[in-house]
Order: sequence, then C-alpha cells, then structure tokens
Amino acid sequence: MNDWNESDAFEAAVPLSRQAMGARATPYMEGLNPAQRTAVETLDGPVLMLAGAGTGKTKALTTRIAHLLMTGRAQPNEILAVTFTNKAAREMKNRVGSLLGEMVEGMPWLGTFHSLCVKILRHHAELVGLKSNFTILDTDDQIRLLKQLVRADHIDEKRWPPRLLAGLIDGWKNRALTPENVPAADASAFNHKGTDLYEAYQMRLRALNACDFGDLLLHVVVIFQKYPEVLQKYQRWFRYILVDEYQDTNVAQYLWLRLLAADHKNICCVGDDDQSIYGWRGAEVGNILRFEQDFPGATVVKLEQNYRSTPHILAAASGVINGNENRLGKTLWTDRTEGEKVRLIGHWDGEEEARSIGEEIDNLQRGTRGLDKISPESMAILVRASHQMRAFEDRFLTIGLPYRVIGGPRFYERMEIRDAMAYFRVAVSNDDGLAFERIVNTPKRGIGDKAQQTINLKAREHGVSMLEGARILVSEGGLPKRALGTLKTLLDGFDRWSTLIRDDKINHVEIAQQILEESGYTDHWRTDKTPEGPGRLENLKELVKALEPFENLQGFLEHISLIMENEQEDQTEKVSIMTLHAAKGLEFPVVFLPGWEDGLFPSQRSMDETGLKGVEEERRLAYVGITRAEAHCTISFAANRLIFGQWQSSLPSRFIDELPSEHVEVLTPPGLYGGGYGAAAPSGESEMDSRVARADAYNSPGWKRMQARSARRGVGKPTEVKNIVIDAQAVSSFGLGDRVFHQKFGYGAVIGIEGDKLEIAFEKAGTKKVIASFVSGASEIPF
DNA sequence: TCATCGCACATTTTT
DNA sequence: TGTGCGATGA
Repeated sequence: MNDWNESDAFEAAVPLSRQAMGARATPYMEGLNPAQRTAVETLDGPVLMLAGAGTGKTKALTTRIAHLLMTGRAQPNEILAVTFTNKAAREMKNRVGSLLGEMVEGMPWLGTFHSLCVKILRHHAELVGLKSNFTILDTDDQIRLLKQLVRADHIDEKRWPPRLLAGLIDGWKNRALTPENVPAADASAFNHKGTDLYEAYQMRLRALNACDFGDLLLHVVVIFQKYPEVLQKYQRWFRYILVDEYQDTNVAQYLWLRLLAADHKNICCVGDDDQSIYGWRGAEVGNILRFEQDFPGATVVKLEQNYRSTPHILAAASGVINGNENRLGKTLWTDRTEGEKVRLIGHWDGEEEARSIGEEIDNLQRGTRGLDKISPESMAILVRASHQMRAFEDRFLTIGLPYRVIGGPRFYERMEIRDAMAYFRVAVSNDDGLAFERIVNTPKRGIGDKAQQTINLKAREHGVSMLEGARILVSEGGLPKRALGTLKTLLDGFDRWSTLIRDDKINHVEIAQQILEESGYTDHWRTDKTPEGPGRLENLKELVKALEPFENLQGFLEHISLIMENEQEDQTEKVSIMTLHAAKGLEFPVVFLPGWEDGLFPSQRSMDETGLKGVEEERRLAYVGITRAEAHCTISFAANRLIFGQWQSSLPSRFIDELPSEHVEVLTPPGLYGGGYGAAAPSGESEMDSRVARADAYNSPGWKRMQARSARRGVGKPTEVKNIVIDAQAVSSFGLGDRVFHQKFGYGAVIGIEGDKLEIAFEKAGTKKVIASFVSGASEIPF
C-alpha cells in the first residue's frame, strides 16, 4: 500500500480531455458564493483562504482541486494536497471524486503530512542513514526506547521522567531541529543531558532502522535542505499545493511546504487562525498570521458567510473571540434571521449540571420543549477535559440515555492490539527488537527483566537482533531452565510463522489467527478474570477482521503504523460526548458546553504554563465550541465540582463575561434556584440590555440581584439548596472577618473581598474563593 | 519472577 | 477519587 511506486506517482496519468470540459459549463462550481468562487478561481501564486467556522471551506478546497483538473492546469498526480488526519484526507478524496464523477484516477499525493513524508522518505532513506524499509515507531515504542537510554545514563527517572524527554525531543523535531541545531537556550533541558540524549536516541533509531513520527517530517526537511537536486525534483513536479488546516502546522511542516512551493509558488493554504487550538503540540499560529510576508504577492480570501449557525450563536462566538489580540480578523455573518439565543445556566455542582443536561436532552428528543423532536445523534456535549465526561456517563447510564464517547484510547492503541501487532511484526521481520521485547514475556513465560537483559547483551555482543540473540542463548543454555523451555517454544513458533508468511501459501488472516492462538496470547485473555477480558478478545477478533482487505501481513503493518483511528460507526442513535479538541470540524444542531469555570476552562494549567498565549488558545477553544452549534447552544457552569475526590468551588469562566449579553438568555436551573427566570422576570434582561453591552454584565449588580431574586422565588430542592443563596443584602453585606457558612465547605471566616467574590478561610476545607451568593452569614442558617 | 502494596499524580491528541 | 508506576516481599 505504501510502496512507493514511480508509475503511480510520477508518470503522467491519462490526460483529461480538454474538449470534454470546454464544451460544458462548470457544474462543479455551482452554488459557490463570491468569496468561495474567488478562492477556487485564483489559481496562480500563493493564496491564503481564511475560512471561518462553517463557511464551506472543504467545499471550496475540493472545488479548487476539481477546477485545477478540469481546466487542465494540472494532472491529478501533480497536485500535492495535504491534511492532518486520515479522515480529512479521505473526505477530500471522496468529495473531489464526487465532484468530478469517475473521471479522475486517484490522487497519489493527497494525504496527511506524515503519509506523504513516508512516501518520500522511503525513496531517499539512505540519505539520512536509513534503509527504505524502516519501521515507524509509535509513542509507546518511543518512550520505551528513551527509558532505556535514560536508565543507561543513570538518571533518576523520578526527577527526569522519560516522557518529559520524549516531549522535549518531539518539541525539537516539531521545530525541525536536529541534535546539532538545538539552541543553546535549551542546553539545560533535562538535567543538561537533553541534547546528548536526543543525539543518542537518534543514533539508536538509526541502528534500529526506525523513525518516530517527528522524524518523518524532520528527515524529509533535512533531505530537502541538504540535497537540492532531490528537492528540485519534487518542487518541479508539484505544480499546485493545497494545505488544509494551515493554522495547525508546526515549524517543520511549514519549512517542508515552503521548500516544496518555492518553484511554482502555487500554494493555497486554508485555515482559520481563530481555530488554532494545538499550540501545545507544536502548532504555530504564527505561520498563518505571517502568510503574506512568507509568500509575497499572496491573495487573501476570507470566507465569512456562515452556513451553519444562527445569528445569536455567531454573535456569541464573535463576542468571545474578539477578546483575542493576535488575529487576522474575520467576522462571520449569516443571512438567517431566526434562532434561539445562546443559553447560560449556572449549577450548584457538577452532578446537578449533568442531571440538568440529561433532562434537557431527554426533553429535546421527546419534543417536549414545543419543538420538533430532535434525535440524540444531533446532540453533543463538548467538554474541556475528559475527566468531565464521567459525570455525564454516570448520569446517562442511570437515566438510560444512549450516548457515545468520541475519542479516548483508540483501537490500535489498546494494549491487546499492540501486543498482537508486535507478534505480527516479529513474525514478519525477525529483527524487530522493540516488538520482540514487547511480547517476549506476554503472556508470562518466566522471562523477566533479568533474562531480557541477558538476551539483549548476547544480541549486542554478536551484533545481531534480539531474536537471534535469544536463539544463541537457547543453544548455549545461558538462562534458567524454565525460561529456556518457554523461550525455545516461542522461537520455534516464530520460525514456523515466518516460514508460513514467506511461503505465502496460506491466507494471511489464517496465519494471524494461528500466531495469536499458538503463542498462547488468545488464551492469555481467555483465562483472564478481569472484567475487560472478554472485550479484549472481542478486539482481537476485530483486529483479525481488519486484516482481510490487505494483501498480506506486511502490507497491513505498513499501512497501520500511520492510521491509529477507530472506525466503528454503530448506527444506533446516541448523544455524543467528546472534548472540545475532538469536536473541531464537526457540527451538531444541539450543543452543550458544560464546565465553563475559571481554572477548568480556561484551564489553570494552560494559563500557568503559557500565560496570555494560553488564555488566547483557550479562548479559541471556546470559539470552536460555540461555533459547533447549528441551532441550540447551552453553556453552563457549576459552583462546586468534585475534582480528584476533593470539592472545589470555582467562579464562572471569564469567557462567560465575554458573551455579549444581548445574545444570551440566562436561565436558572430547574429546581436549583427556583427555575423559570426567563418566563417570570423579563426585567432582568432589559436591565442588562440597557447596560453597556460589555463584558462584566454578569458581574454587575443587576446580575447579582437577578440571581438573588430568582433564588428567593425558588422552591428549591428539598435538601441541597434552600439556604445556599440568600438575598441581595446579604450578598453585599459581608465584611472581613465575618463568619459564614457554605453548603459544601462548612464554616469559615471571610478574609478577602473582591467584588462579588469572597475569599474564605474554611475551618475544614482550607482557603477558597467563592461567589458571595453561595455563602450565608453563619447565624442566618435556617436549620 | 510474580503479586501485592503504597505512593504520587492528575489537560487538550494526531501521526 | 482512581490509576499507573515502582519498590517490596514470597
């Protein structure tokens, strides 16, 4: 599958008939708005397509490809089209295909950065000291390798965890830095040994004939920079370059693109600076902000007409994103006029929030809100951090609401899958040491650390692979008897399986089954008594099924190293729960955005680590979240949350203050503060509208009064709530030193006042900041 | 070599 | 609260 096939990639494909197109109009261009049309038709020179959320970016991009082909500007194999994910690549392929019917043979150079790099690198591997059949390590292998190196250097793994080193190295690779280029400023990294270990790691990889993900790009960039004649060949070949999600590119990817575009200069980058949310893994918003300087004479096209959301939703999103300084500046608009305001709800705690959202979803799917029934599939809950999902899962399980969690550990990352693949890897190529290490003692064969070290030693001493080393040891008898026997069995197994693979007489699916069976791996899970056992067996079956479409095991392994996704769409209608990151690019009629509390969202860590830059990225995340919604968007926050078994109280997110109040409907949670604010107290809203439509409307006295008022009116939940919120006088009447009571934290003394927020030293729970309305004077508690 | 205990720790994730 | 890792003992 990944075989680099010259004829595929470079030989002229069947030319498209120019007459055939000339005769007809351009039906594939129908339905484009003027901006999209410009983006499609501006073929010469650099183009930056700034495409806001829901503005038909993929449509413009795919139509542009169709246009290039139909006008005869380029053959399918002369277009380089790059995406980040396999999913995006697949979608693009399909959409180009359907635009043009069956007229175009596949585009060999449409793919992810990584898959395209593999293709190039296999062809020039020797230039960076690799063989063209190099293997690709995933993060797991990478960490294990680094661990070995860290240990070999006698570094305290507690203080200097290998993962940290992995992060550093990834960071360097993202910035296209080889060990010799690591800036002096980074010299102190990892106990002053970072650079050396990086170098050692690269040497080790070369010895293993392996690459990590970062290397795929780095090596190609290095080759391009060092061997102009190689670069030139590609530069000349790719007449047109298209890049999706340009705001997510890192330095290495940027360099890669610049080098390739330097000849024809026909590069079209599509992206949205406001949706750059991957800075933490090396993405440089700067790339898109700098585009016009980097590519002089660039045409910039802004796609601003939004086809997804209602005006209120767009306005709310704009209000939030306007808080960012560094933007190219777009304003989404729509010609729609109808629609609900964004709804804002505060809750007492996370559980309450989950309950409320569960109820709301239930109402929506039954059509109780006087609206049409909405299928659960059309609804999504988008959270900042995955631990927030639990509350919803728990709740939905109890009320029997079908849900699906998107993201989480992917299929090919699961332990049993990786183990099974390690078996395949060793069977296919006996010298895959990392894979051998992984499974030599799985299932348990009495070959522990000690024995593995001996094997390793023996292998190095003879300059052979681990498997060969093990073979020598077995023949010499250099291991405990028990280990010797099991190891021999395993080695015989690999002999047998490798022969089967080489002979190619039996179907590879059968071979795979045989390997898993004879190695004892399937039995290992069959006899496993943990609750996961059956599921893992199930996954193994899935894995074997996934082998079917491939020619052989080898083809499967090559392909799979770059595809770590889980494609099992079950068609039952379910509510989706996912992180905001995972939601990028998706859309739902109904979106819930829970957990908008300072510290959770924006995340404390992000703010601590990168300061203002971090807040801005979090703000973009908020923008991404809101713009996922087509018709209904509900933002909520909880005053208290159980985090790591500890109650923490928090303040509503600063992003809530940034929502323009005229596009927000403030609701009180049913049951908590009494409910029905919107129905019974229209005054609150007009009050807020008359206020300067600015950020702190929610901190304003009006907001507080409103909260207090609805609280007083409330019936409340019998136990929890009645005495939490007290009236407006109390809100403003606390003074330093006052003794107060808080429902979850108990008694405490006010030690600081900051607007409507109090800093309170609780007797049991420590010092916390709380909204004044959530505490009451200690004497007022109506028990 | 393997099982158990105790401790530190705790975003976001694609390839 | 819970997990995952490393140190500890059988």
